[in-house]
Amino acid sequence: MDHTSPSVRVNRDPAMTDVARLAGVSHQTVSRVLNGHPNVREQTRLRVRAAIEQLGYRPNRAARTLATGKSQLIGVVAQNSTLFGPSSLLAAFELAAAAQGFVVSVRRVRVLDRSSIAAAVEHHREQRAAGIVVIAPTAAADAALTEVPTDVPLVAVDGDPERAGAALVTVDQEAGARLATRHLLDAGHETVWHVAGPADWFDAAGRMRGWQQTLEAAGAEVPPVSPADWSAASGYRAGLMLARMPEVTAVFAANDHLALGILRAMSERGRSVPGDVSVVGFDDVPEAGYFIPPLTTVRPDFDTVAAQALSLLLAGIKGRGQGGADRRVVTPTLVERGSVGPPKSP
Amino acid sequence: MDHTSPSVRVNRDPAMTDVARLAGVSHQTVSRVLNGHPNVREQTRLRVRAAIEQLGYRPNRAARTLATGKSQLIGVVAQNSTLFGPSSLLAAFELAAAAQGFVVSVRRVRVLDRSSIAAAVEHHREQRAAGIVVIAPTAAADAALTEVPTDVPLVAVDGDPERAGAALVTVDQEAGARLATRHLLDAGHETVWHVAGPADWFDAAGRMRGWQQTLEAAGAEVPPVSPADWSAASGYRAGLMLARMPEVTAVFAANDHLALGILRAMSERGRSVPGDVSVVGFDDVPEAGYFIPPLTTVRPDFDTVAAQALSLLLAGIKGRGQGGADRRVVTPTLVERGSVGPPKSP
DNA sequence: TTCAAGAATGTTAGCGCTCACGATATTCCA
DNA sequence: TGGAATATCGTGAGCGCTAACATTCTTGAA
Repeated sequence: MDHTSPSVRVNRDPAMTDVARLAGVSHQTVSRVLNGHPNVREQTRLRVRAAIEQLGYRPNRAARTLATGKSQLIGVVAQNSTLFGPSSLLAAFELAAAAQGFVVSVRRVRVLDRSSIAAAVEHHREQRAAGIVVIAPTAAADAALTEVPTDVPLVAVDGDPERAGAALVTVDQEAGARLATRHLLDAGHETVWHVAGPADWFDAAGRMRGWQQTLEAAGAEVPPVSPADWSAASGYRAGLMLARMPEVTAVFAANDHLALGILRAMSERGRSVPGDVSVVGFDDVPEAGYFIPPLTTVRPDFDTVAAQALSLLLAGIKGRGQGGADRRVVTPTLVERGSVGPPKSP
Repeated sequence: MDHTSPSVRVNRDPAMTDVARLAGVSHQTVSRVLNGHPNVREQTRLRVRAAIEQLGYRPNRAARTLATGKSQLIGVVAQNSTLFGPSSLLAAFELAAAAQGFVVSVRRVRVLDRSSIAAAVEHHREQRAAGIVVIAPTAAADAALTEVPTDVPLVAVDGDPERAGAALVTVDQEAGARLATRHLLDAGHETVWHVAGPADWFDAAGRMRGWQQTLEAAGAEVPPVSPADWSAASGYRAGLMLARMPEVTAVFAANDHLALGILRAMSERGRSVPGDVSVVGFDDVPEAGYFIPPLTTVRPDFDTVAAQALSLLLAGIKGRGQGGADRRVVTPTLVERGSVGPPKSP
């Protein structure tokens, strides 16, 4: 870099050798105290720490990464959405990873298609990420993962529950849906209608399966599902249809925003909730308790999902070579509020 | 590392020298084509590219960072929340930064106090981040920024609009509040009540100021404000109070979730919206259009805020040494829906 | 034809760290 | 008290890249 004037280097960040010189030891000893190596005399350890303090020395991560060949970086691939589930998951994961001393770098993709996901993963590989997490809630996203090289640990969150051969953390959508459906049935409803999320989402598919299973197990009629996306708008549209049919007395919505739209449609049509029709949602968004009426819903614990994903990833990072196909499932719980009641007696 | 067995290096990622050897050039020439340096013959450029392709070579960022002393990394400090504003901002920023070839690393902090922020910023400095963005919506967070060294470009988002001497992007909260208040006044209301956000948030303070100014300018009475946090729960509590007072016919809530709680309280108390009382929110969360009734609200454009923050940061990264005190303000707009009407004639 | 200017490429020396190993210093038990 | 075992510390090389300089190859005009 600079071969002539030493003055240029004056304003550079202090490096390990500077600390070493000041403490009167070798740079290697400084490295040892920094990394908590045992064989360092207490007295020199203190001298080194004092020198570090005095110089305001901070280790250069890039140099360490270069020397060791491994980084402390976890790459995350997520979709560009403000959906409650994904974003709480992300926040929880970042916090958990930071607590373990990892840096997390997020790469957002606009659409969850094969090539976008692949590019994002590739990006993280280029950064020499120690591990990669992909939030892959759709079939297309999950499919992209089958193609990526396996030399860096990768865990999928919300991926295909059926797929084998990769680390995966999911919430048990079916169990959640069973909880919701059963709750409605137990309240006395003959059957339960369902407003489903987008068909290519595993979450949506799982919730639908759980709903259908429960109905069938109970010998109840399985009414046609109302297709929707995750938005309140589509919930509203579905709700408008449902409100016209006097026989619908119970609705399980695939998420809370859908439920919000349904509530609104019911209200407009003069059908009271939970008097005329009961509604259950999924997600437990923070404001769900303040819908009109307060929404009974299913709550997946995103903190736990994040923690599991991290632990799976760390296992992969440490015990390289295997540990691939582990999977963790977290079971949601039912939060009872005010949107469910008994059916109106005819 | 390995002085004995060359076989260990067999499975290592290909490096620049490998590409160079295969292409029959020097590693420096490879570096040149990688960095788009002009003086490379087209023919050799192609040879190099072919070799890169063939080996599946990917440059090692850590090595580059070490050699150049600068990274392509932007550090972001954000609070650990799923509040709509901050998380949309974050998503928008990550997308914009990625488009410019930057990696963004997010550090969440549990509380927005001085030491947490300082630690998070320090963390990014340790990573040799090229620039840092801090989402600093409270006084404490903003105060922490005055202490950080200025050798790496830093831009605050949502920071203290009054503070001088630092790059800052904010949305014009006062203007938004004026829009909302004026809209309510124009509908014929004598005055407008306000449910405010947490006092230590600049957003909340600004919205309150804008509301108060508008009232004063119009010669309207300035009623006492109802203090709240950002949650629907606290909006509900405030709404319960407001619902008891027949003279309140118009409420400006500091955000949409607060408004949701208010809507719920009004509904419970039998006061119709917008028949008896009109409500305006702030944020335009995606589901605001499906509240009961659909919420008229103020929409800040987070994409623009993110874009401005990035452009400010890049300016700081490029034109080192100055460019400090620039600031950008983005003005929100009013979204009219169904929660505002004329006051009931007495 | 010739030689200087510029284009194209190569060579060398670090960036700041860790790893492997060698060199001392210290300890402990026979 | 001696020397092997152990603790403590230092030395040298190299991680993969870029900056600066050196060198060779092309041009084009005298």
